[in-house]
Amino acid sequence: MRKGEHTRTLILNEAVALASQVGLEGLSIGSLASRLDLSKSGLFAHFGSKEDLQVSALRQAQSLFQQRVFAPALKEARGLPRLRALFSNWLAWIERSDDFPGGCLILAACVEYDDRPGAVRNLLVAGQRELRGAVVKAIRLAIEEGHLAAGTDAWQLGFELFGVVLATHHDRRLLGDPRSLGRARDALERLIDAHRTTAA
Amino acid sequence: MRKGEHTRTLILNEAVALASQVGLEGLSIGSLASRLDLSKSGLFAHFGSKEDLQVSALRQAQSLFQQRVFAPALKEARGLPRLRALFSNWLAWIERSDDFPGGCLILAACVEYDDRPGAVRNLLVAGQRELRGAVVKAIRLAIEEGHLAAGTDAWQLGFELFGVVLATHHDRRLLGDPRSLGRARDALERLIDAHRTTAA
DNA sequence: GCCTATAACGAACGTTCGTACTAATATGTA
DNA sequence: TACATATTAGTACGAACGTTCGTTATAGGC
Repeated sequence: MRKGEHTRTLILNEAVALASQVGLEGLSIGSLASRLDLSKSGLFAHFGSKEDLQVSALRQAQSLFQQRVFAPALKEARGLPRLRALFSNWLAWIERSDDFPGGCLILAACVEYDDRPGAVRNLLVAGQRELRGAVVKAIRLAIEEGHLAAGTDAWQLGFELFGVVLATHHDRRLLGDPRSLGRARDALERLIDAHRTTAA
Repeated sequence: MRKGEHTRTLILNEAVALASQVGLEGLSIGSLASRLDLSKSGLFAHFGSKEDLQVSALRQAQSLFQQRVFAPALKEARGLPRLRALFSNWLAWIERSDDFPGGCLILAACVEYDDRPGAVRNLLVAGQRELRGAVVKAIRLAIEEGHLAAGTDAWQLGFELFGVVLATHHDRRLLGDPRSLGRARDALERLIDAHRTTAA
């Protein structure tokens, strides 16, 4: 009862790491088992199917994102401090490579499953909607706090913020451009400045 | 001599379409052959290896991008008109689904190969660097023409423009949000306004 | 209409895929 | 310690993978 949970977690962590490199679809049970010195059947017994493994791995990644990016940001004061923390944690999440040697698994899955119906896609879409909603909520709080102008379109700003994150991921991981992080920070400040209240 | 080229083009077009849905790595010779009513070996004979097929398919997609997005934009006048045309064509490229039923193959490959060394990645990186360079050049021309402020950081603006495109692709394809195109256009105009010369 | 280069075929290679069984082992508890 | 159960290993499966082979059909130039 206890041991199973433990190895299952071990499996999922390795699955997340491997899938970040080869994708959730490229993830194979055989290679994952050999990486963990487990038999293929022994590993498979923890999941009912490969799709279940994929869903579990994605859920693990989402949970990690929640606790690494979102949870710490919620400790910051409402408004711009929290929004800045959220963004900063997000960039650090992209930069860190201990959990995802092949880049953020969630972003990779977004492209891999944008046209592949199934349980993985459903979970992914739900997570992305929730994420965007949370970003928009943080922006709305910044408006309420008077840090951003009252006329600010929160969804539009959330959209553009997300774009900056995506571009950072692209330039950093594919092009290997170290300046991307600085560009991202500059872009955020420019976005904030553009929507700042004259009072602040 | 003639026939071979013809079927090779047919194969590549179908390969691009299929790879846009399952990825260049998920592309399999068997399924591609059956889609074209060809034998697996007959199709394989056109390429020396699967990697060659992948590289050829990517090159085909890049060539299509060049002629659909870039070439028409070059006919516009230097400066903002050309930059706007470039951006507009790019959005249309993302939106159109006749060539890529599964979304832009190039963007998909960017995520799929950001950590997968080889010929595909090399070609991809070269293409992305060239693309970004061309965007930056268009921005520089807009500065020279006096449409954008002299102090404008062309690389920074190119970075942010690319982010808007990525966010549009994400919201449109994964979340199915029809408002993403309008958001993209608004974001472009805001970016232009922020860097516009006071004279213009 | 022949002749040769090209193009496509069908079969088979060894490997790996996901999954289904059963047997053995480890674990937690009485 | 012994039992019950949860966890792993082992084996096998049909299918699909990329690739190679030898052969057949077909195309274009004389």
